Amino acid sequence: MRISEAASRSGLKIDTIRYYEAEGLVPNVARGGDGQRRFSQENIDWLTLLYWLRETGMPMKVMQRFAALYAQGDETIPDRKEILLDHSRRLAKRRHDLDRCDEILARKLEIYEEYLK
Amino acid sequence: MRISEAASRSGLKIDTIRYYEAEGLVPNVARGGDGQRRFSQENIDWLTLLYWLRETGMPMKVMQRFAALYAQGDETIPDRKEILLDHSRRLAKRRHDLDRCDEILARKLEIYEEYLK
DNA sequence: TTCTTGACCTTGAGTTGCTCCAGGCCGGTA
DNA sequence: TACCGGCCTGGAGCAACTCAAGGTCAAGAA
Repeated sequence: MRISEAASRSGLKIDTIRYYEAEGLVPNVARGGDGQRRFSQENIDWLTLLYWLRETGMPMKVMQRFAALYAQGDETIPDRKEILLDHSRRLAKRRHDLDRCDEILARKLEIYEEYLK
Repeated sequence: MRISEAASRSGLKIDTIRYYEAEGLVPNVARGGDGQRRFSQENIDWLTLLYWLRETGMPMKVMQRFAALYAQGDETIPDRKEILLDHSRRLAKRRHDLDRCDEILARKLEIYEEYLK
């Protein structure tokens, strides 16, 4: 697969994929004889995972560490598991923040309604 | 109130408050005779709202517009209401993203477990 | 066959939204 | 009077993209 398809499948932009690769977040991207990137299904799955991790606020440093472990093979699975569990805990915190903000917005909107009445 | 107290009450850092003020996000910050900022309760409430809007991903441009309307007085309440409703819709989208990511993480962790067994 | 188009490449600059630091002022305390 | 903490400003640094310039190459149209 070429980069445009990798982008549309993973959700990341083309520029972002190139940037991530340069930063070591995407191991094993092959190149065709023309020098262009070729993405395997495994690459796409990995990019998709990165997309969701980014979308939910994982910092690049963590992704870098995660990618480095991934590149090292299966014996790093316990470490990777730790990272994902950790992120999952962050998601819970974020959900809590959303709830809190919802409350605040609801209260504010109530005040506006009161004023507009 | 001085800036350190404004920071601890709103959740924003001191530097962030100064930055926000410089960018026009915080109308009507008074100064004492010594040139130092004095924050009213209204300022604090406003900063706290900004804290939650930022925390949940509102871009600065939107906050800027929101602040400009706020500074113009009560007749802009309908516009401000629109902005908050809009943001509230974004929060729903974000919650959906969190759910989606949770699923993906759960699936990934399952695969890891399978491997570690 | 030459020309154009489109997708890709690299390098480097620009943007957003903070965050931190240097250097300076001022009021209170030892 | 010397020091301290908290405040000030201006400007540099940073994270994570995002975009623009300039170039290559394959494929199809004229």
